[in-house]
Amino acid sequence: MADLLDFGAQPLVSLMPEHLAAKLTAAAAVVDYADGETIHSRGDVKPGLSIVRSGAVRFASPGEDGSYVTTSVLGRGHSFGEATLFAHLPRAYDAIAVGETVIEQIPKARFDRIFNEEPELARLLLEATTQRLYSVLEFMDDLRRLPLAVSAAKMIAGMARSAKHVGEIECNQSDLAFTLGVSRVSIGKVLSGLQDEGLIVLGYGRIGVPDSAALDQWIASRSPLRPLAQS
Amino acid sequence: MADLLDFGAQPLVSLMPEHLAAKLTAAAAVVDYADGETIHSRGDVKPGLSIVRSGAVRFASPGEDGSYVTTSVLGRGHSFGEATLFAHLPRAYDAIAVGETVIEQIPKARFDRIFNEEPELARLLLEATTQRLYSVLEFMDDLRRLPLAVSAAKMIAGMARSAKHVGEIECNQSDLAFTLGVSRVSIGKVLSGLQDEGLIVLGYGRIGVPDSAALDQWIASRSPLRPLAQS
DNA sequence: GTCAGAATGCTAATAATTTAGCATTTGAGG
DNA sequence: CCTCAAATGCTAAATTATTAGCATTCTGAC
Repeated sequence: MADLLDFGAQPLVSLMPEHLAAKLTAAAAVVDYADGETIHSRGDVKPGLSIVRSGAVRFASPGEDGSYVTTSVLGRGHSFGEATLFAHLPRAYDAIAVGETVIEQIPKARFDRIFNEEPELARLLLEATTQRLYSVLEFMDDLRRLPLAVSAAKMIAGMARSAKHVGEIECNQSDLAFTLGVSRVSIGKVLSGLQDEGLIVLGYGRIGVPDSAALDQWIASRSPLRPLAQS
Repeated sequence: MADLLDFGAQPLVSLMPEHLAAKLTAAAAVVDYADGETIHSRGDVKPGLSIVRSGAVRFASPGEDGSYVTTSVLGRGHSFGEATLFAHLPRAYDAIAVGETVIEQIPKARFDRIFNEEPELARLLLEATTQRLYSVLEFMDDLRRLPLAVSAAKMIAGMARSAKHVGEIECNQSDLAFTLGVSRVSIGKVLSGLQDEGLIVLGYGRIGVPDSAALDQWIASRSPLRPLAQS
């Protein structure tokens, strides 16, 4: 899964004024990671804020059998590690670079200084965090209530919105299956169903979305909840 | 489900120093709700921070068939509505009073004033919010990876920790089923299994937990993820 | 104490999902 | 251009979950 799975939340950097982003960058250690390299592991405690400057980061938990369950994939401008700073919690997930990835790491001490100097930073972090919490709750609701076909479609539609290539997402079926908590066979069945309806086009490691409006419409017609104003 | 389902996150008020809590209270309109009364509905946009002074609030989404899917139940000291303030989002859930409930409602204008006057408030809100996000992500992981028996046990154990009566939670099987996204029959089967193992005692609208340490141990022995340091 | 509504217990048919294979296709790298 | 690992497609049996009942038990209100 190389394409983003950010639940539609806006990246912190896109919310920040230029000067603030620059100030954070100035305080950061910039670290390059090769594709697949580990940025941190579940349980690590080194506190700090990280910002994705380029590339993407996959967050996943290692299963007992060595398989990885991907929870999200954050791209350029997204931040992570807030919980290590404010709630003093260890990392919940392994973070792994997807493609050549550059991360700005701001250690806690420097972050705290900036946090105190720049009162607007708090509001922006709260905006990013509450938005993410909100998105995750909506996603969890979908997982519990919707038939697999609909939550799969929703996830594909979400990834398509922030995909590298328009009309196509880079994502294999195994990852999709893990992320939705089902087996690969189930996903395969559901995806061919969606393909039969002309909503997606299955490829090797990718899924085409020829008409994302049609996909959205199909999803809406199967969602029991009256959707809220689009964010 | 009268007992709490707060994912183990700490309430905002428990994090705040006395004077700050008092200041928020002073700015709040205090509203009483009867059992079952609606506090707000999904889609409402009136922004403000709410704090549970007494009683509890159930957050749920209305299904198309009129059934409710409970997402969480927050008790005394917990806050909600952060996303309306910082991310300008409408309410995601219906909020319904559980028992006689008193809510402090702080409208956006007043909240903003205090937020600007009291720099420590931002850090506390970030602590509460990141902790909640973290808990929800862990819960979502469990939903996807663990067999139903284990996530049900985990949810019961979590509720037992903050229950009104020790060794017993107030919660009917239908609500449990909805919250875990499965049918009542499935939950029933799983619960009798847990009862056969002596871990819980089924009652009418309640579940006894005679030995919560044993329950925790049973859960731990079936969790594939190495658990993190206890928060 | 009685009654009504709510909750649980149970069943059986149906549907969906998983597991464990194996065959086929794809595309990246040498 | 060839090779090979990765990904997909497919199958069938076994398991698990759902649906839709209905009977029973419990509790609070009257």
